[in-house]
This record gives sequence, structure tokens and C-alpha cells, in this order.
Amino acid sequence: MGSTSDNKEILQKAGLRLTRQRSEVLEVFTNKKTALSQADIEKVLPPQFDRITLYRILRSFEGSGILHKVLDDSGTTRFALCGHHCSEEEHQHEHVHFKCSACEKIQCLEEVEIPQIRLPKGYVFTEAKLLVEGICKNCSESR
Amino acid sequence: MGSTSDNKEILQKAGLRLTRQRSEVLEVFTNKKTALSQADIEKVLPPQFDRITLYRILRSFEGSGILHKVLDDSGTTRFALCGHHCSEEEHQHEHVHFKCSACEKIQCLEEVEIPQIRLPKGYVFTEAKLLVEGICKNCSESR
DNA sequence: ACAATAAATGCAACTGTGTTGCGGTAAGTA
DNA sequence: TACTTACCGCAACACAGTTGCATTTATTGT
Repeated sequence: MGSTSDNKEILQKAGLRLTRQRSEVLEVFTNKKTALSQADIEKVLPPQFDRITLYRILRSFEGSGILHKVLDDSGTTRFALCGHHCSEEEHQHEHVHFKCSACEKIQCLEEVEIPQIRLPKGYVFTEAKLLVEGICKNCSESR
Repeated sequence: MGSTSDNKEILQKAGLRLTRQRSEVLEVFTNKKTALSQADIEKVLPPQFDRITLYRILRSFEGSGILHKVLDDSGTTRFALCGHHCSEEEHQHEHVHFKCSACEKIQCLEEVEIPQIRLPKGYVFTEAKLLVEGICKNCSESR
């Protein structure tokens, strides 16, 4: 679970240097498994961790395919760890994001694929992002 | 196209008072047909239109089913006019939102329905929101 | 048509997220 | 070990979102 050597490999593959700050951020994502906003991450990191550094780490991770942005209707941007086959050129995120109305957490359902969408004539398809809202497994079982 | 009497009807059905400001905002949405951010709307409205008033109008319209929030990965909230059968209790937005990578506009594809999603055991489905990215009809035809 | 009243507006003030520039620091490399 | 360049940390700023309160205005009943 998120060892230092894992982090090193992830960063090297992305062409990024291994720094203490980046390792810490990666740790957060491998421990928590939900999509996280910058505020969420700041709560977990040591309080002296620089806000702007975190901001830039998130963007560079996104750019190199380590993280992907998660759609959200709340206004704040959230990120989640990319599954296996993401590269800088081609992200593979055709999976569903699930937002629980009870615990408010957003998680990736990697196993649920987004069905084919039939667009009207004239429209060209590039990518689809699907957010499902409801009650997650955890919350529905603890009743 | 967006007459005053239309506005009156829309607002009365929603239990909201008919004011000049609300009419102006409604006009904007019936003229432009894409999803609009608060900044987009401010550009169109007279410059003395109060920012906070607009903010509250958008929220109250959303609460009473006149507008719905549109998912976006850019961080800023956007709204679009609801189709026919929206009430305060039950919004009906199981349609697709389409974001054009060329003109950056987001529109509702009311005619495209979101397919059934099969969730893993334990998950309860409430609602699904789908954003498709690609090239819109306008942009793909003007090549 | 007018007064009562509750809703809506407009202003002030503030919080929080997003973003850029730049000097100092530290990771990778020879 | 020294060099080069990416990365970090600070400052400063732009702008979206949010709340409280005094004033104005749309509706309701007389």
C-alpha cells in the first residue's frame, strides 16, 4: 500500500522528480480511495505544507496522467488516482464516478463502463464522463 | 421566444414573484441556448445588474426547477434551462450534456437519453449525469 | 386604489479557490 | 562533487461563492 518505491516508479514513469512533497501527496491518494479536493488533501497533510506547491503538484500529476479530474456539481475540483493504462497522451477514464448522497464521498467505479452513446447527426464523440449519484455500498449496508 | 407572459407563467408556477431582474435573467437563458456560468450571464446583462442578486436568482431558480446545474470539469458552475417536466420535488435531467472542444459551449441534448447503468451489488442508484465531449454540429459543419 | 407584509433586491464585507512571478533550494546527472 | 534545471515556498492578486442587514417592491386583502 503506497510504499516509497511505488511512488518512485510512478513518478519516474511520468518523468517527474521524486520529492518529499510529491511522495506525501501520492500517499494521501493511495490511502484514501475516494476523489479528493485540494481542501480534503490539505486537511490530511501537515499544516505547513505549502498551498501553492500542492496546487502545482495536482496539476502536474494530472498533466502526466497520475491523477484525473473528477466531475462534480459542487463547484470544487476533485482528483482521483488513475487506474492502470493512463499515459500523458491518452487518458483512459471511461469509467463511472459514484457520488454518495449520504457520506458525500466520490469514488471511481473502475469496473463499471460507460455505455456507448448515440449522438445526433453532426456531432463528433471524443470522450464521455458519467457521474452517478445514490447510496454507496458502505452507507447502504450500515442501516 | 421568451415573452414577458411566458416568464410570468414560469415564475408563478414556481411560486416566485415576477420581478424585472428575474425576467431579465430568464430572457438571457431563453435567447442563448447553451449552459451559462454566472460570468457569462453578467456579460450580457446591463453592467449595473447586482452580482449578488444574480447569484441568488440562479440558486432560487435551481431550487424551484427552472434551471439545473450542468456538470463541468472546468470548475465554474453552469446552469441551463430545464426542459418540460421539472418540479421542485423531482427534476428530470436524464439527458446528455455536450461540451464542444472547439467552441467550448455546453448544450443539453434533450433527445439523447442516458442508458441504464448496472451498478455493483450494494449500490443504490438515484440519478445519473453524463457529459460528452467532442465537436458540436455547428463546429463540425463549418470546416 | 391603498395599506400591510413578506419576498426580493442592493450593498458591504468576508471566505476560499485558483493562478502567476520570482528568488531560493534540492533532485538528478556527469 | 559540481552543475543544471526542475521544484518549492513566498507574496500578491483575481475572482467565485456566501452571509447579514437595511431598503425596496410585488403581492394580498380590504
